[in-house]
Amino acid sequence: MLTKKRHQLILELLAREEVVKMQTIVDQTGASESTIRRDLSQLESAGHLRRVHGGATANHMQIDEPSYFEKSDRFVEEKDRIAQAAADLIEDGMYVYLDAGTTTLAIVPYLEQKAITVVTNSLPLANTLLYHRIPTFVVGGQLKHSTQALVGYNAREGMLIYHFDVAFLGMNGVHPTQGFTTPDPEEALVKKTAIELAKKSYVLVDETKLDEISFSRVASLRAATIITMTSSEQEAKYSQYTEVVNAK
Amino acid sequence: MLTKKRHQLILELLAREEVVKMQTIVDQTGASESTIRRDLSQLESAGHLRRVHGGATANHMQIDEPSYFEKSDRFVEEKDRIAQAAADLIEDGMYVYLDAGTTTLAIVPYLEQKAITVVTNSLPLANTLLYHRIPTFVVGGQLKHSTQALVGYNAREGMLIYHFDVAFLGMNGVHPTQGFTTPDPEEALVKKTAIELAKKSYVLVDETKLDEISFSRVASLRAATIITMTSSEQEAKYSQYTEVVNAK
DNA sequence: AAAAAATGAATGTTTTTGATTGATTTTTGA
DNA sequence: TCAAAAATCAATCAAAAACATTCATTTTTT
Repeated sequence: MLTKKRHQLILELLAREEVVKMQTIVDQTGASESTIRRDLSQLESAGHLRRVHGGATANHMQIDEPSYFEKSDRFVEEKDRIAQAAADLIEDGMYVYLDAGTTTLAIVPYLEQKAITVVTNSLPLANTLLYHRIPTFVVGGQLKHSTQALVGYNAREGMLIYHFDVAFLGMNGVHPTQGFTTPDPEEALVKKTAIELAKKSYVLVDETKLDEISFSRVASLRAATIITMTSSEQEAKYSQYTEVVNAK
Repeated sequence: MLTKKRHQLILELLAREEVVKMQTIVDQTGASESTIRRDLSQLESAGHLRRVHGGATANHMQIDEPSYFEKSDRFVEEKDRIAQAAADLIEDGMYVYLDAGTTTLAIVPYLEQKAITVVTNSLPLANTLLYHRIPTFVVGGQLKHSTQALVGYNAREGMLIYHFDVAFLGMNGVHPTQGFTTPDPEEALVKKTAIELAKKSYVLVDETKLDEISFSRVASLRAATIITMTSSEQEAKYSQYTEVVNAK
């Protein structure tokens, strides 16, 4: 079977099924596993699908899909340490902005004993904050499917009425010269606004985000302190540009 | 079964059932208990659900609703009929406001095939709309614990930038002379604003709300059409004051 | 026919899985 | 109300499945 034909077949399967197992494709095409792997990684880099362990899943042409890629169990402990370091910076009476993201989500359990008010643009955060009975305001705006966050112009407008003692943000890329970046421009706008409105901002990232550059620029490194967990070399490198908290 | 497929299945179960037992998921997926535990904790840390002893709950479940299982089928069915009658009034291209409440929540499944944009002030609604992939805007504001709705002055301000073809509201009291009423003044403000901004408004209530008066006045009966399920006598009585849709 | 590209088998590595353990929580029954 | 019993849980570990990579072989292109 021709390469082109295989690719077509794979995409057809995905159009019908949303997720397809490797074995299914092997059976349907009669090609070897190696070949199908090659096909999948080609189709992935062309943006036609997303590989997952055991097969592939349809790509709804989203710019990003952090929800499924972020949360392999491996980084759970790292996230938690970073979250804890962030929570330690929060004091009673503060007005706190919490951005959407799994790392910021991990902060919430540590906030339960603090007398604070939180503002967020994230639905999962809002749900969790509610559950932990923390006084919360939600930023209005357009609900983005992939991140469950409220973004866009309306979100920015809705934020402008608040001021924060401190803001905690997730980020997809952190780079010495390119600064903080994230895939979706509308999300970048919200993050940028949060930084503008906060007396002090922190960006929470696991090690994999360092030296990465994503599509939309949010701010230069100067604009926020980085909280992460990384090697002393990386820490030293980034310390030249901004304050770094290494949650070791 | 692939990890992603399992995750999808779990979220699907939760979208239908609000609460799902570990054993149910194990049976449906054929995976081991260990694997499902891992799935649940991953989905939880991504903010898609909340784990509870014995299984998981949708994070749009009302916190103060311990009697969820005890609700009589009759009541659920009544809500559903009312919701369906409401959904029938929605046409492609409309901008729709959905107020917080269990009856308005019941509308969402019927919206899946419609090309509409929804604005809501309810977290549970937002979560459900997200799941059904319906374009959604969320009104900002203060998060009220008991109803999981966004209320208050900020919510009103956030709404004023929108205009609706149609608004669907829950209500606690409906009375011939006292009009539409609800316990919380801040919530009343939001409902009132929605009515102001909509070309046409509907109030969805089960029979028990008729002839009731609650603390805060929202509007007179004239301001909205009532959708309910009641006796012909009650229907005739309320028809003197405003339009009534009896979802029988 | 030679060069380039694609293939499939083999390799060692990483990820996922399910069983087992002992700890924790909930339920039961006095 | 309390303590025992049952159910559920988190943590650990070895087996299994899936993975990327390499390399010799086959197919296609020039």
